[in-house]
Amino acid sequence: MRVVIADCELDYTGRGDTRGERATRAIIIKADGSVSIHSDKSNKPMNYMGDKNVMTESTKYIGDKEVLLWQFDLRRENLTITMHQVFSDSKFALSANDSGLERDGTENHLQEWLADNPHELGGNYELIQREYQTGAGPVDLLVRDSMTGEVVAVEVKRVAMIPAVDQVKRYVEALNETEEHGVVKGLIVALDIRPKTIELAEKRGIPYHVVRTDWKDLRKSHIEQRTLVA
Amino acid sequence: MRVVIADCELDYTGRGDTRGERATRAIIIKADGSVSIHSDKSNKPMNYMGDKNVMTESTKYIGDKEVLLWQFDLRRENLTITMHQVFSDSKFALSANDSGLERDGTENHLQEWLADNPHELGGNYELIQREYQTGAGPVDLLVRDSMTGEVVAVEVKRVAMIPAVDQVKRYVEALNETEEHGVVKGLIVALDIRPKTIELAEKRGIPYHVVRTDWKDLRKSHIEQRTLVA
DNA sequence: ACCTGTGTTACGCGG
DNA sequence: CCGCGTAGCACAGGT
Repeated sequence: MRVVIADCELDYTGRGDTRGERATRAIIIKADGSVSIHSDKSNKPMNYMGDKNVMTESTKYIGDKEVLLWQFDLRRENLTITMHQVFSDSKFALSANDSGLERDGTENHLQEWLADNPHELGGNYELIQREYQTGAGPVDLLVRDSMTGEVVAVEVKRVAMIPAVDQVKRYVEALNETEEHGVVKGLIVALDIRPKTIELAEKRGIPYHVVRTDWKDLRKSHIEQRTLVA
Repeated sequence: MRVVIADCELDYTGRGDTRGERATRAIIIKADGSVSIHSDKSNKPMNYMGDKNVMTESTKYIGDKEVLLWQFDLRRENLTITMHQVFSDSKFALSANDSGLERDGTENHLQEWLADNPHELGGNYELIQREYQTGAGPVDLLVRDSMTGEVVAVEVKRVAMIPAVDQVKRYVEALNETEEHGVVKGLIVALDIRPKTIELAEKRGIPYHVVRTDWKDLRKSHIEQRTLVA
């Protein structure tokens, strides 16, 4: 990892356009070629460019002063750094193959756990299939109500927001077009559902269920038990 | 900005949970207190914590070896870095008040320009109001068709994706509930509209219009002309 | 390569 | 302060 501290101007054109006036910033270039420019605030870089960019170094005269130009080009994007003054340029050796992060508590885990424990969906359900394909894309869980026999399309979210309601509607609509499962209903299952989303869900007649907060612990013991059996 | 290079383990719990096994990484602490941990790949930090966290330094024994613990705490989040070995610790002076980025070509600019040039919406329209409040949130542009007198709710997007279709539907639905503007129609106006989105828009009977690609230039001369007049 | 959906999304704006 | 919508969103996964 290379860290260059410089008084610089920033010009980006591509997906949008941005400009940064002269200031002293940190330019970080990583082993894979990705660049990011940081001010002394927030984690997010001011500008950046992905790992397959082509870097070009050149010089330009501003009046009678020669300045360094660093350009980074990708398909339809260009980032130009006008280097007025370089204060330092350091290289640091980091692990070449960092194994990365192991994640836990993702939406995928939640989905998995609910597939194994369909009674946690807030009713008496049994799993038909996970990631069931519909004409409008895959629905997270397709389940059957053990009492009524009714088929339900379940959309699982960590945080359910407005678009989730219409998403379920599209799945239900697509499933009802085939008539393969009788009259299919929708259901939103989430760790958190926002007020406006509840409002719309009620308007659209889509019920929802909030998952118990200790699901991560339950999932953990669920996995441990399974391992014990095996 | 402080850059610490260390062989470390990472443990985060909060919105999700992540773990990073031992590796040499860069720990960046900024003036505002925000922290981010970087591997030598990609712009995005592996772990991070916002600017209002509380940092605690302590030590712990692993077997008979004493290691440093860096903890960063925020409301419901905790990031713990187990520092096995510190290779370097550098401080860099960056501008204290970087003026930040000036953005151009944002959705807001596009909306503004379309409000000033409603004929660019792909028909003979005149502006009624920008950010018109409906019961389902503010619609980007409310316009009238000069020929038919029909009122149209316009959703402006840089890139229109599936949720945009339902978004327009909700606005149209809300506007038609009031009966204040007669029978209101919807319209999607975007720089780019995805195939699946077109498919759904057609299914839902929502027309769409793709904005000319040179709108940024047109906007620029539009602003210049305006300045000239003033 | 494009499209779709998730993310500890972050960030800014309005209430 | 929370809720909502945008972002040069990035990134992984499927087709």
